Amino acid sequence: MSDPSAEALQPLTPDEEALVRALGHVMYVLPRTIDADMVNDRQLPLTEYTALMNLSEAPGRRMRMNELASACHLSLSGMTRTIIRLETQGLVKRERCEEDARGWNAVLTDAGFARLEESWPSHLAAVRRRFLQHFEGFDLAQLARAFRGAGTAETTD
Amino acid sequence: MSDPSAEALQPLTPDEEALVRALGHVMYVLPRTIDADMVNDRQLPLTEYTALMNLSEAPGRRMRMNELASACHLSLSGMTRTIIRLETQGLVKRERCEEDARGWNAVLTDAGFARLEESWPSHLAAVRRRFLQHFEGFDLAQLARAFRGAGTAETTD
DNA sequence: CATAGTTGCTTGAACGAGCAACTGCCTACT
DNA sequence: AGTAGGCAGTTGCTCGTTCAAGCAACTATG
Repeated sequence: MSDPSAEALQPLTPDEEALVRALGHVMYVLPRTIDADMVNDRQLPLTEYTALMNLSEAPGRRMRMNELASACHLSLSGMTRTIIRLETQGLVKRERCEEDARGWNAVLTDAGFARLEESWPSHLAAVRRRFLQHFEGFDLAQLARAFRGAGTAETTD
Repeated sequence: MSDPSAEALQPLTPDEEALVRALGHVMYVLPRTIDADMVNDRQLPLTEYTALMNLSEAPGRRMRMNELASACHLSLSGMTRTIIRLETQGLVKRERCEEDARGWNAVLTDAGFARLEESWPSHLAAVRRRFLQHFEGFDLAQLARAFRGAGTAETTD
């Protein structure tokens, strides 16, 4: 980064420029829109939904805080605070980790699972309407690969 | 949203699912990465860069707060605070709007313009490395159209 | 076995966003 | 003219981030 080579400095072509401008929609408006849809619909914010969803898919419906934080693209401290909110709602409980007593597991409760089942149609509908619908006709697998790469450098440096 | 029709509720295909999971990278890690690159490189956060850039392209290098906020995909209140930060750095100044005394114009100063010129290579490099590079081989214009649509519903409702 | 260093998580502070409530100016209608 | 309502912008509170500090438990070394 501190040595932006000549090659990297080529100005954007019009198509690239248009894409970069459009990127703002995906980075900024899309997450807010999905979150707002879910809050309006079922009162479960996207962050909390994502946490519950990841837990529901984990073996034993439990995960270490670290793991869960990175699965949710959240910082560890953000995860701690999210789990506290979910715990006070009874949707999650915390248990000391068996094999490493420093660690904690967040465990999905039955109430949490029920809440998730109640919310997923809302999430699914939001994702379809706000996101997938706009990518009909694309090679989704190729697109997924590109999305997964975004935010990384991945090349020789 | 409150009436998720049967059609919207079809579960995701594996490709769709993969794409939705990958979306997290674009929504959460990409903006942080670009911002971090720019902060490390030239000490100008992405939000402030975007504001200066939009101002520099506007006639008279000035814009109403409203306009600027939506160009930057920022809420109006977020814009207010961003402009305050930029103002204390002397990169922008505020002037009452001639034709409507409710309004304010944010005006790019010469110092602001200089700061922008100093920063754009860093921004360009970050955007190429972290984003565009991963979309080689795509139809960029088509992609831009899809990105622009994301976050909206755009259909009959 | 003791002690030093490391790791997992929590907590606090400072900061950047968002939304919602508020202020102040404009406009339009009676 | 006067008043009702709407739009522009700012401010208060919540949530998330980073960074730093702290504690408890693990590991490795003497």
